Amino acid sequence: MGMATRDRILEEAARLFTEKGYEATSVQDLAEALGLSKAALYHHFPSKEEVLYEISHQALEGLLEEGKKALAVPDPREALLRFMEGHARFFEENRPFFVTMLQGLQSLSPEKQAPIIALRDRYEETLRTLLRRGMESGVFRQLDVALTARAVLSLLNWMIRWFRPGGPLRAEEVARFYFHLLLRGLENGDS
Amino acid sequence: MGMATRDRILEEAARLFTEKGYEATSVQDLAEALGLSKAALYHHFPSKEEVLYEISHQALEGLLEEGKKALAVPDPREALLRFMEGHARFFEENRPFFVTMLQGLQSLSPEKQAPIIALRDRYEETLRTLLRRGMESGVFRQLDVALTARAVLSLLNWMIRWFRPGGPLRAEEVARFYFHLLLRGLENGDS
DNA sequence: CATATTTCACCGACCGGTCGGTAAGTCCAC
DNA sequence: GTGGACTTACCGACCGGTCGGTGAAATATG
Repeated sequence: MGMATRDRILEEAARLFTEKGYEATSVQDLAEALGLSKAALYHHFPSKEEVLYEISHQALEGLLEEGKKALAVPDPREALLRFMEGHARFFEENRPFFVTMLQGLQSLSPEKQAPIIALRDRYEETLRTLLRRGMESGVFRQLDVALTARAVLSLLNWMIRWFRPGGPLRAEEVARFYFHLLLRGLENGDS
Repeated sequence: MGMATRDRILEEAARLFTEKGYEATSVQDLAEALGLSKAALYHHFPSKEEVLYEISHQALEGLLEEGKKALAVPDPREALLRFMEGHARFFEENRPFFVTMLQGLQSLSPEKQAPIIALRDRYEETLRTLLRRGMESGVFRQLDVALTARAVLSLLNWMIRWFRPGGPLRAEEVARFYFHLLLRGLENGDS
């Protein structure tokens, strides 16, 4: 007995939404890819939008869990590294869900968008807390926390636009590179 | 005599594509926003895709020009700052074109996508050249050039996802913040 | 244990509406 | 009177979503 149909639908939908985009993927496309009728999909989900919502929700729940792990690490440097690695790992291991969540946000109606945004904000707040600690303890420089957090997430999230599995680097390795770049800076200490 | 109709179409299309996405914007929507008939649009453009292509092309041409200016600056630090500021300024001043170009890439057919990607690669190569110079002259640390360039562009490009005109900061100021963050790093030099 | 009943997962056919795109003609400036 | 800018009227294909119905498995009933 394979995976429950409902989960199969989510998996395949995430794959297609990632590949072609939410709007460009028809319910017919999805049904055919699953070997189901269109009506069968509507037995499991009330609308196409609900499928997108569910995928986004699951992705953010997973991310938040990763974020909490990083928050438990006492050393700020170590915690930031863990956060970034965790984010990258989650991205690589759940690429369709992750990408669909990030790309699909603006395709959701305001009502369904709001709870997703709330989750995302909670996640971002985790990172800010982590950075704030580091700055208060003197490990990090005193910087605009919100903008610094945005910088970290920009680096990681933009990976959805260029990172392809099977390349020379794992997503986690890219995250480590970004971490060291951010931490020590680009400038040479010699001069 | 106002703006040529063709240009008005591009402006309005870029606005709508940015706001709702390319796929979610119908030719009908565009025609109504312009006060024209749908058929009139097809007098100026052979297809909806061609409108997207033209917008993307113009955006990248403008960006490339900015990039060349930065490349002319001899000091690597100064050049990188100029590159990042120029990118951010172009984004802010041409937001609809810029955003449409970045978001719409995957909506183009492979044939129309290829020349756009080629332009984008030329732009990225400009940044890489600039970074390579800095590393060779010892101003910057020896790092993976391709990945470092990606980091810079990730920071700047992700702004399309959160930056809204009218906020407390100008895009150029954000770029300066990112520049200093990247250059000196997050870590406190004291400890 | 056999049988009646309900539930579940699913189907083919179809709904009104919208999609990108087109054909043929009108208007108007030069 | 010719050519560009634009119109109305229309096309077939496809959109998200719904309909009544079907066979099989689970559940309740004697």
